Amino acid sequence: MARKLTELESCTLGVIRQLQPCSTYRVRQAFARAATADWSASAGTIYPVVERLQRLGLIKADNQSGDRRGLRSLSLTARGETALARWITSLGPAEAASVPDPVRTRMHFLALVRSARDRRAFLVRAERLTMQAIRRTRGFLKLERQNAESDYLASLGGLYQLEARLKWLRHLRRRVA
Amino acid sequence: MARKLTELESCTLGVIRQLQPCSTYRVRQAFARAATADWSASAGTIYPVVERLQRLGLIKADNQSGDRRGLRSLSLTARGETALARWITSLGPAEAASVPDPVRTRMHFLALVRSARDRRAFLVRAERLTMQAIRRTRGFLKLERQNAESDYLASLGGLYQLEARLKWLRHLRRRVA
DNA sequence: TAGGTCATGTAACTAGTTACATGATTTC
DNA sequence: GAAATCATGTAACTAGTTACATGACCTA
Repeated sequence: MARKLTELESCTLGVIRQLQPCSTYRVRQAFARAATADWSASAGTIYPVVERLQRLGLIKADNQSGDRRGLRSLSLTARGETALARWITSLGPAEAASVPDPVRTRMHFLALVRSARDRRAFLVRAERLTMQAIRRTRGFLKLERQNAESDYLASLGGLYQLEARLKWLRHLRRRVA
Repeated sequence: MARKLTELESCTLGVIRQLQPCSTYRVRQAFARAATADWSASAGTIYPVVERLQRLGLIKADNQSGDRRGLRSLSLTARGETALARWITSLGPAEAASVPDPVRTRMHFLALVRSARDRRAFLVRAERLTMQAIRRTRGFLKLERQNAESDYLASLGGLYQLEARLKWLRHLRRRVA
């Protein structure tokens, strides 16, 4: 039995499936353009992952003749298709358990900041940055609406969560005031 | 200028500040009991971090005499205090940008699952697991309410976000149906 | 005195990042 | 022909995980 794929590997598999046939370079671009930067889109991140997926027999790479750069055309194998489907549908309690959030992590320790002024400034700042993120996401969604509907619906979840964070931050600020 | 601390290092610093004076073992327990499992609470994770913080001069460890296990009492140095405050208040756009979520990651690729039945099953499953997580978080919050208020308020943010996810998932299911 | 908890760690590994490096192709 | 983009990668590193290992202390 093959080992469980990491989130990045699975996600890469999904991106290749969406774009296939495509080059690793296109995959990188897709990661770079994504609404959320869960992973670095640099070559050092993506190329080794693609290599690994290939070694696992989940994708195949056809060398494009006539391109001296070594351009390769990636696409999923049958095993890749099933691995992708399994990753999606085998969502477990651990993955669904929680939503990690660096703003919330800091909030746990905000009481340790001595100055009331600084604490307040943090809340205001977090609110402002979250509003900015919401605006960016809305803009992003408008673009995505024209493209794949499933990407649009997925990103919508991110908007919901940012809005929930904003609501929470406002609640906290009222409480502090 | 010292390098920027990682989220885990900063978070560990915060936990030590909350519990000080305390042993590394207590820190591990705190991570293990946390509502969200952002990091493993195993010895191999925590001990090296504590060692690093000590080497950076952010915490000090007084050897407890009379305990042959080598029990040490950790607490923040003055530099540790400022580093902690800086980490909290220097929240930037990158940290505030988005809320990563493994459920949402999978959603991006759900359209690639061939069977409509499987797609639907995924949505139902995600909903059920999210509801479970919400129940667990609520129970956790009830306990936390009695303890530190700041931890309670922070964890409340997690509840808000899980609820937002549930709302989103229900929206998607209605749309699919 | 036995079993559970408290308390320390280490070694091997894995995944992901950063920074570097090269050259082909296309476009102006 | 210069500049931007397309396209490939590698090497060194860092952080975090898993699994292992040891022994003291406490309580029934």
